[in-house]
Amino acid sequence: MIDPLIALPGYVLNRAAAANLANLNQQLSKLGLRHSDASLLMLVASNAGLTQSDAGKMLDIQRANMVPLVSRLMKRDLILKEPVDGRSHGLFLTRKGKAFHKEAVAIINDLEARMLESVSEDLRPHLMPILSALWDFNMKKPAG
Amino acid sequence: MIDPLIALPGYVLNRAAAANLANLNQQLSKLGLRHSDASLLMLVASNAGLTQSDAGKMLDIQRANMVPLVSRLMKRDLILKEPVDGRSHGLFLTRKGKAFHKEAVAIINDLEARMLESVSEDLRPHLMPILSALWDFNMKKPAG
DNA sequence: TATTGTTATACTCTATAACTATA
DNA sequence: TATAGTTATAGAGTATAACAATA
Repeated sequence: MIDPLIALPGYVLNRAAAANLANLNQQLSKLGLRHSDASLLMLVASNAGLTQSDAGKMLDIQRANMVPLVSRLMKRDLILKEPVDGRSHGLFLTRKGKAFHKEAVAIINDLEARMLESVSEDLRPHLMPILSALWDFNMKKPAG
Repeated sequence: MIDPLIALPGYVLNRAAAANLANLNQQLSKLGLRHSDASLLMLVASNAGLTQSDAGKMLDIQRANMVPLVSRLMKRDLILKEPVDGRSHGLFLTRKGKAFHKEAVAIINDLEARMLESVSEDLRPHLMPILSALWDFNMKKPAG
């Protein structure tokens, strides 16, 4: 059986990412979190008071799709909103949110570290520059 | 604004892959195809007569989720089924399917080539070994 | 006029369970 | 017993359009 796809960097990139996401979600399920929940917790932890629009821009999640994400974490008492002005709300971690953030970071760092170690030592320094280059290229939405 | 995520290889991997997929789907929309359609066309082109179970295993798409994918391409007269035995059906490209496959491959190869060129020449040889290592690691579903 | 948050909606992808018919 | 295809269903993620309130 011939696989013409495994020679394509984009295909391997996507399969690697999908598998990584599955692993991450499986690990985070211990906390009842999804990767999107964890990324928002990390963003709010580093930027207390940012609005959900700001968070959406950083995470590349549209405003409309931030609503159920923020709502879910608020219902679980992990984040709270404080009014900034009449239309914006700043996001903050609750005490419980800080505890979950700490656990999530531990899980994420563990998986990231093991993944890094799986790359041979001579290739490891090139990992982030290459992934960043691929991200940059594709972010610029090259029309072709 | 601090972004604690961009230092994480897994996060950058996922953002790069998502952006790549968006670009690919945008390019393939010229043909009315999705990336999943194109990958199946490529697999069938290289392995005429393989079953949809075989294809699903190679693409890591579950049997149940192959059904609407195959049906869609059959409705568009791009692939057809031939009975192998009482329960299996071999997949083949139609004449029209071969034409679409050719166009899809051109689009994919163009995007892949431009993406490769966006990586500096000294890093380029390390791209596939690194992506393959990340795929391997995450495919083994490391429990942690 | 532009921005923030929201609602509604739809499509894709993924995941599981259960059924049938065949091997 | 195991496999191939199918149906039904549910949950994520993503995309667009439209609206109210506010800047």
